[in-house]
Amino acid sequence: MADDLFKALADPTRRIILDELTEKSGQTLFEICSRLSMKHQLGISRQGISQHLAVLEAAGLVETRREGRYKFHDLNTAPLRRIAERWLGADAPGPEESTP
Amino acid sequence: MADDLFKALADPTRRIILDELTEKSGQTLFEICSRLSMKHQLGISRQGISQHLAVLEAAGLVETRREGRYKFHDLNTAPLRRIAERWLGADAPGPEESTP
DNA sequence: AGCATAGGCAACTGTTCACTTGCCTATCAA
DNA sequence: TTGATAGGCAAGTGAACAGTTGCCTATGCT
Repeated sequence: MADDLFKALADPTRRIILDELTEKSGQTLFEICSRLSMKHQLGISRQGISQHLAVLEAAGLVETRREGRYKFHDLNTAPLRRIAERWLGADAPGPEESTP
Repeated sequence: MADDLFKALADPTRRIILDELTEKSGQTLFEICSRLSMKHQLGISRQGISQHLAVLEAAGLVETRREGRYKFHDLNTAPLRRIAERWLGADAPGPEESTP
């Protein structure tokens, strides 16, 4: 479970994908492809990126929704907060309810 | 640079080593070896663990100091804070200077 | 000195992983 | 229906990685 998360983060291409989804959420596969090739000069095939997205989704870092023939990819930062919690103590960042 | 960090975190054995160093800082190689074998039933050779520690040190997660024939390993959580900063925004935890 | 302890270096092995290529399915527009 | 767009499945390849084994150095104790 945590294994999927850390292995997903281990690849530099996947981290760039997370960067792109941070900048603009809800991108399709082809949109991500062209961004990686344009902005980052990554010569990677569409299937390669598709596999990366699958890994990110298995790690819970990316969630997808289908609409017609499009599949949109959204970032989910929740698993990232747990990393900080593990070794930095309980003072991890996050959307903590404001104590009323 | 960030690559070393994430690759260091990608291995479950190394994450357990970080756990052990969180619990007790300043352990020697043999101390870590016996802990992994006792508490976690990890049948790993001493050299295997030594190599893991080298990876963690290259990532900046572990710092070492020699005293006589002993080499003590200390945890450094600073690199971990940067992970949170990258995708969670600037609201990462850490020893930020209080703006005066 | 002699021996045990603590650690390091280097080559070898099996597995995992990133990436490609080739083909297939599904949705939409003409 | 035909064609184009968006995506998926599966096998194969080369490189990176975890782990082992064998030997070597250095410090400390008696």
